[in-house]
Amino acid sequence: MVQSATLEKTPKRHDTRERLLEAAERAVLAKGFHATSIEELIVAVGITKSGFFYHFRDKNDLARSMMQRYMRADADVVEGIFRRGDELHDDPLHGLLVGLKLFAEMLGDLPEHHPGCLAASFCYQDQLFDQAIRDLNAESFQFWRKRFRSRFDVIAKRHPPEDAPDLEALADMAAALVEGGLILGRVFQDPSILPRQILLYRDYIRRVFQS
Amino acid sequence: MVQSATLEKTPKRHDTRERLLEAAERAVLAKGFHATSIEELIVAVGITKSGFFYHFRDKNDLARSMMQRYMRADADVVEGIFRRGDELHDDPLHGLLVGLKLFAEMLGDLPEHHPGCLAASFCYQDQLFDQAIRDLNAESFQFWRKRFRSRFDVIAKRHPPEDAPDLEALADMAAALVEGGLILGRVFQDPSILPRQILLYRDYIRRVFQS
DNA sequence: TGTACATCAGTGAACGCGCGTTCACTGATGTAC
DNA sequence: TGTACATCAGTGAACGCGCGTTCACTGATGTAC
Repeated sequence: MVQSATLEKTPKRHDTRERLLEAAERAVLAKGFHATSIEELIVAVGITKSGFFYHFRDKNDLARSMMQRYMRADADVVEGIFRRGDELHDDPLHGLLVGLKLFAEMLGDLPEHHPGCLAASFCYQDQLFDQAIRDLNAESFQFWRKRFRSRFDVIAKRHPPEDAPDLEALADMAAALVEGGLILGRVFQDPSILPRQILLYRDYIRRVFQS
Repeated sequence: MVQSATLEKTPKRHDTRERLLEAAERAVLAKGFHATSIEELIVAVGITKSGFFYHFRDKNDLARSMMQRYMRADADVVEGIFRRGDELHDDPLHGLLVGLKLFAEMLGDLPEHHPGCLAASFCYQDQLFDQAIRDLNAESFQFWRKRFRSRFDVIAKRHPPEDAPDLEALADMAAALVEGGLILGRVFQDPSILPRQILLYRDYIRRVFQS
């Protein structure tokens, strides 16, 4: 009791907004944005309804803030794929292959089941949001596309493939397999599905450029 | 005017339920299940609210019926991939490759932008539904998995691959790329993304078994 | 061929509950002089 | 070091609207005899 009291005291002060966003993300990934009520968020965080409206102008403002928060974390994931692999390898192909392997391992080691992708959830409810939020969503996927696409261009120079496939599609395939893997992992309640899709993606890239 | 009147008259009688399901699917894919109101559906179809409750016991019954309807159409798609390719080829690998090519072409030829996958939408809102509906959802993906998995076993016997990847994951990759491709196609508003992902999948399968 | 009854495909009015939002107010903390 | 004021992070009560659901009823069509 004393422990939890002291543990609670430090974060309780200033991060109510962050805790609201965290509770909102969990709830939205479970039942969608419209079905997530402000009421349940303030109960989870322990403030009153008016307290919520101190932090967010309205519910749309909450959605925008959620998306921005998610995009930051998402960009860190992509950067991690490239950075950590390249620290170990000079070759752009092998750096990427190592990065994807580390990414798959990270996904497999998650303590709980991966809760899903906010961008996917929002995209299947996009009529609830204004254009600004839809633009943010497109931006988050454009980041994946550009990062992988430019890497494939570099790799193709060093390892010119014979019979190369559509490289833009190959770049989009990363995000597509993450999204698809998350959905299958959720539906089957099997956390191994997503990392295995990533390893297939890695295998495909290897076959394309190491022919 | 006369044309449309006669065209409307025949279907108007008995298919109110079907038209409710169609309107519901369109609305749910645009804003999610909870944000889709019974009110907007009856306006779209032209009946009163009580008329809705003649066709469905409650809103959860609507969801279950939507899922069942979607699964039937979805199973037809999968069967189409295998049947039409196999009509042209005896070899199980080339039959599948042809089927995937036809599938990609069909997706590219859709008049409007593909509206999305109801199973994906439901999976990201599954806390709204009871276990029966979640089970239906898993069943629909299991159908993809089993159909592709058993085909890969047959192909592997005729074309034993050296260095074969995880074949169950390769089977799941079909559904994963469809789901991911739909999401990217939606976010970027680019209908060419999904068919191009299918062609990459086809290319990957070719590389695996034609090594 | 006509009548009695059952089923189909709805109508119309009413309900209570929960939701997002507003508004006036407040105690604690930070800053200027 | 003390006082005045501003900002921060909320509280509490009230609002109106839309939602899903219920219930008694109805006109048209189908079926049995």
